[in-house]
Amino acid sequence: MGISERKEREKQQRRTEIVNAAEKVFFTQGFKTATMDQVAEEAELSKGTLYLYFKSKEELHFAINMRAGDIMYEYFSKAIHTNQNGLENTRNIGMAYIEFVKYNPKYFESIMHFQIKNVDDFISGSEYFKEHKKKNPLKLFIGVIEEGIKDGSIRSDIKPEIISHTLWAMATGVFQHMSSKKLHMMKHDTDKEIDPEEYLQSFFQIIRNGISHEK
Amino acid sequence: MGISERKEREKQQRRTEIVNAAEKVFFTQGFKTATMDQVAEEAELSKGTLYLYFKSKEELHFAINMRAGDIMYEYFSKAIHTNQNGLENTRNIGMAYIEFVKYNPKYFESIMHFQIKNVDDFISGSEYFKEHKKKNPLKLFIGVIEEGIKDGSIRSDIKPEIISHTLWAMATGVFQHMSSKKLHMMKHDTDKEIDPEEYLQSFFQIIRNGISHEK
DNA sequence: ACATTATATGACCCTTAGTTATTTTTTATT
DNA sequence: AATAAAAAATAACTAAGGGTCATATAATGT
Repeated sequence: MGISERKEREKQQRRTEIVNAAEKVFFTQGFKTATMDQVAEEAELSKGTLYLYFKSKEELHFAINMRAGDIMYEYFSKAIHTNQNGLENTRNIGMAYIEFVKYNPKYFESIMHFQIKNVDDFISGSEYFKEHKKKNPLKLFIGVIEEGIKDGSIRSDIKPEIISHTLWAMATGVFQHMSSKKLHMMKHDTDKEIDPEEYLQSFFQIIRNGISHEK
Repeated sequence: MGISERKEREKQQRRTEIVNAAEKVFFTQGFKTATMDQVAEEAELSKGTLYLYFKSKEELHFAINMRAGDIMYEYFSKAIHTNQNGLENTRNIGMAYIEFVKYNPKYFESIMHFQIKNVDDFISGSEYFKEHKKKNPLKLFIGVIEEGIKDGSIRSDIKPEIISHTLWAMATGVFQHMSSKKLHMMKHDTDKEIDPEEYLQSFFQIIRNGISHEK
């Protein structure tokens, strides 16, 4: 009896359509000012139906955040090259992160939004999110660090999970800082007090060598 | 005619009282769930009066954020010792930042909240905020870095403003990451996957030496 | 004593997230 | 094919809270 399977598929489909609509509305209007009625209109559904699929506006936002994670994961996967060592691949991931932020500023905004919050409640509260946990960019990154420790390109005195978490947080902090200061990582607004190009270079340099003078 | 001066003082006083009340309410209820009526009640004023002093709930929140900046500034000032070099003082500031987050988690939350947003509109929109710009922790930090470059303890190939901005963003990213994951920098919750102690140590080590294996 | 200005009030408006009684559509049963 | 049962969708409704405004009170100036 393939009916329940088909129904499940259709349910998934609706969910996706709703997230599509929400994305459009949230990204153009901004999450705070966007209304659920607007999302309903865009999705060509009634507002009540939205709440059949998502518990709240925030949960709908979180669904977009999950997408952001997936897209970031794709950027990272493509950036990792098996013929390069761990340190090189760390830089590759860094560059991939930059590209992601550059071309998906709205998705990054969503990531920033949930960076602050404790997200566990969302995930544990919804079956959909629980099984979606797979594509974790951070996990990918931990792998690269482990690789780097093995091949000798990355220091071995700190646990790989700790290194990757730290670098991850650092990178997010830097991009956040840039993004909130509207240093768009784009060429055309160099008339700011901080040159984004220089800023990023500094980030990479510090990561590599630390701030100590001694070589 | 000292009347206008006294009136200005009283106005300032009211403002402060309102911020006190808002702080109490926001910090106990959380900013989102707290209501302006609650703040009015706490301040023993009518809601309308609040809007005579602050344009919006968000601006009131921002006033708290300014306080957070002041308090952080105090932590930093006390941490800097003129008999130590720039690199040592950088670490001192790092430790001070940790202390600040540890003992003022709510203020730090406020800082995180505005870290994401573009804050320029707030400042330019209010005379009060414009003149309050003085106590900037970041400025203090830039001075320390400059000192470090002069005394030879910090690398000189990156501009001091860039270094400090980068480290600043990195640190904020790390503390944010810890805070959102509820790794409270406190001893008593070590049963997490990441040990906060280890995390912070890693942060300092990476800052010092970079991730490269070569010494 | 009176006029004028500054400050404070609280009832009111309006938007919007979320709910629920009702209807429509789909599936199962006879 | 007709009907019962279940699932999905609707739209009118509610509640809450941010922000406003006509009105009142207090302080200052003349």
